Amino acid sequence: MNPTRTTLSRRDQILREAARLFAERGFHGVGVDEIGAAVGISGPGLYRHFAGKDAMLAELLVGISGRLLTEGKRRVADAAGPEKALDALIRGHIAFAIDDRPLITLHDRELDRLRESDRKLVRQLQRQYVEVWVAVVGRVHPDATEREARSAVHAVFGLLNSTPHLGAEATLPGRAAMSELLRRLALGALDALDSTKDWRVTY
Amino acid sequence: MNPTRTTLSRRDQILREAARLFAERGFHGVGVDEIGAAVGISGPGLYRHFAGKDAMLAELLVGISGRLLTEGKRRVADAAGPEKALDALIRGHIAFAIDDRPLITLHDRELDRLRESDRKLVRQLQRQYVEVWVAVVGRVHPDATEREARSAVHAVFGLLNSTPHLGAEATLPGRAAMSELLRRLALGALDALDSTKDWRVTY
DNA sequence: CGAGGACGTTAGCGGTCGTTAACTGGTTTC
DNA sequence: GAAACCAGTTAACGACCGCTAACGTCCTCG
Repeated sequence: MNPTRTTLSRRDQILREAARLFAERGFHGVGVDEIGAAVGISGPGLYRHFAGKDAMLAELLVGISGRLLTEGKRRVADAAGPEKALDALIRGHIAFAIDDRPLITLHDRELDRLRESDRKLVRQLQRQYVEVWVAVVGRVHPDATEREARSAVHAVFGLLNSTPHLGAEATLPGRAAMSELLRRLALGALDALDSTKDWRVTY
Repeated sequence: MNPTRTTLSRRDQILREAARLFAERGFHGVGVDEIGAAVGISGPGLYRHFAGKDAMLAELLVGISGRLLTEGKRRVADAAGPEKALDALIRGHIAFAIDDRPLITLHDRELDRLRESDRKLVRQLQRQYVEVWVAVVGRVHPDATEREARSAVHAVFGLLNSTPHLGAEATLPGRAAMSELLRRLALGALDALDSTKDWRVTY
C-alpha cells in the first residue's frame, strides 16, 4: 500500500540513480537513456516523472542544499554552547558527505547547469548554510576576522567533502574511523585560527 | 624571434582558455567553437594545433599532474628536515591552487573524460604525488597510521583546493593573506594527527 | 620569383541527445 | 463493465557538436 516504506518510489529511484550517474560522469556526460536503463525503464519513460533532465538536477541540488541548511540550523539550536555547536555542525556535515557522496559532489560541481531561478535558490541556501557556520566559528575563535572565518569555513568544507575523491572503499578506514578522523582534522584546522599574529613563527 | 618570452604562443593561448572554459562549464559543456572564439579564431582552426578536444584536456591534466609531482619532489629534496619539507609542500600546492585555479579544478573533476591511456598516466602521477606527501606526513606525525596519513593528505588537498569555490575575489583576502591562512589551516589539520588515542576527550 | 608550409576560413557530414508524439497494457473508479 | 488514468513502449524530429574536406592567404626561403 505504502510504496515509500521500505521500497523507494519510482521517482526516488530515478533521483538516486541520476545523482550517482551525474556525479560519476557529469551532467552533460549522462544521457536520459542511461538514467532510464539504471532504473529498468527506457529513456523517454522518465518524462512521466520529471519535466526534463534539468528538473532532476534541480530537485537534487535544491534538496541537498535545503537539507544541509535545515539540519545545520537544528543542530546549532540544540547545542549547549558554541563548541558543542561547532562539533555538531562538523558531525552533521560529515554524515552527509559520507552517506550522500554523489550529492555532495554534485552540490559544488554542477550548480552552473541549473536554470537561473533554481541556481539563485540553491546559492541562497548554500549562503545561509555558510552563515550558520561562520557565526559559530566566530564565537569559538573570536581572534579571527569574519573574512578569515568565512574562508576557513569554505576550506573546511573542502576538507570534509574530500571523501568522494577517495575512490575505492577497500583502502579506506571504516565509516566510523573515517568520520572520526575527518572530525579531528576539521577541528584541528579551525584551531589554527587562534593566535593569528605570531603563529608558528619558527617557520 | 622567441614567441614564448612575453607573449603566449597560440597553442598556449588555446590551452589557457580551454582550461578556463572547461573549469567553468565542464568538459562536455564547452564546444570547440567557444574555445576558438576565446582566442579569436573559429572552431575548426583549433585542429591545426591539437588532434581534438580530448587532446587539449589530456595535455592540461598531464601537465598539471606532472608539474605538481616534479615541483613536490624538488621541494622535499631541497628541504632541511621533514617539518620544512611539509611546509614547502604546502606552500607549493597553495601556489598552484591560487595561480592555476582552473587547472586545479579540472584536475580532480574531469579525469574520467580522458582516454584510458592518458587517464592511467595522470592517475599514476597523482598517486606518486600523494606518496610524496604521505612519506613526509608520516615522518612529521609518526603516531598516525599510514592509512590515516593517506586520508589526511587527501583531506588537506581538499582544503587547499577550496580556493576556486570562493567565487568573487572581492570578498577574498589578498593573495598573500589567503595563502598564509590556508597554510596555517593545513598545518593545523595535520597537527590533529598527533596523540591519536585520547584526542579531545572532552567532546 | 615561385614553391611550400603554417595558419586560417566556410561548408557540411555523421552521430548523439533531449524531447515529443502516438500508442498500449494494466489498474482504479464509478 | 466501461471510462479514466497511470506508467510504460517505440519512432522520429530537430538541434547541436566534434570533426573533416576543400579552399585561401601570407610568410619564408632557396
